[in-house]
Amino acid sequence: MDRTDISLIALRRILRATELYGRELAQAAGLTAVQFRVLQVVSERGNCTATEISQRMGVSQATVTSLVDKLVRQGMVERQRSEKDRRQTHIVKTEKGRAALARAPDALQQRYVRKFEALEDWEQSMLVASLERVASMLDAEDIDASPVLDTGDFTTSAG
Amino acid sequence: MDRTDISLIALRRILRATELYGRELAQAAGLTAVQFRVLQVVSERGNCTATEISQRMGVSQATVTSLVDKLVRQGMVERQRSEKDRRQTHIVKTEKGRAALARAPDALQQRYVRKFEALEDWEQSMLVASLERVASMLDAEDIDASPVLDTGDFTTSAG
DNA sequence: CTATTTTGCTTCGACTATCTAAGTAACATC
DNA sequence: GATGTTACTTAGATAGTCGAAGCAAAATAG
Repeated sequence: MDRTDISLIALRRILRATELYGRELAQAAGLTAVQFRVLQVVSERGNCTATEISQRMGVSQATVTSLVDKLVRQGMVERQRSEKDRRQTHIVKTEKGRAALARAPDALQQRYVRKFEALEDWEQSMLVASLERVASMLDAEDIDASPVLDTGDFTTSAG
Repeated sequence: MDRTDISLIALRRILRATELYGRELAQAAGLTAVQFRVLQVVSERGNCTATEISQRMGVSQATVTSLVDKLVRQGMVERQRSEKDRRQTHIVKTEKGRAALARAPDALQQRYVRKFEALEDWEQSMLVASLERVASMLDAEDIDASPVLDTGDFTTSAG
């Protein structure tokens, strides 16, 4: 097996680890993976609109509406009509939402961070360079990613 | 921003690129991402049982049954009762299933492979070492991954 | 060699996620 | 102030998912 295949296998392992992790993460918070991801996005932004969420997650506005409905019903977030542009709705996390995020055992990310930070300086540099290289090879340039390791639910393309 | 964050962002870009890619891939084959993943698993194994598929995909047997039902209805796979153990059902791809897989434009993987193979020897080595390192940091050791770059649908944990 | 347990799969019922299309309200423009 | 655009919601449809319950075949116990 050549190096290309080996690298693909390693990539796939990474994807799979994060996939399975995403599910556990959400379950522990009492949410589904996708709902949890919405909560994360809201939390990162502090305050964001449905459109922002839909763009970041790569789903339609309608889907965001339904996800936010569920989070509202569970008291995790609130809708607030924007004062500046009354078409917009700001989604903000509640105290309960904040707690759910805090409670989520981000075991995978923590393990990763711990191990990463234990590496030698040169190895950290190598990993950063390699990951960025791979990311650009996959042509993910546009992506406005944040340092939250979560699959964002690599989900079913139903509909 | 420190290197840990930078590496997490790069990872997230990688995840997101493959996620979006997985959807396109499946759509081009006229299937959903999850159905496509089942077809891939069947194809890799040549011939496999529902339990094997459910384990590899990390979903329940019930889910596999419903997915296989859909693929059977579309003529992509067939069920064959095992001779050795008549409880088991082997899922095998049909000619149509094989064609669907072949037709899928694995653009992302091809781009990756092309770029990877264009790299200098030392850089290939570095990437392989780094990816394997990251995979092991995420503790994905058990995973029996194959060199198919696809998210396997990082899906919704509903239910 | 029957009775019991385990295994492999399917069925059932319920829920989430997702989409498109259509609807409503607010802003923008001319 | 009519027309268009933007932001979001609603409605209706389909896919994916699970747990529990069912059924048939194999394995195990006595």
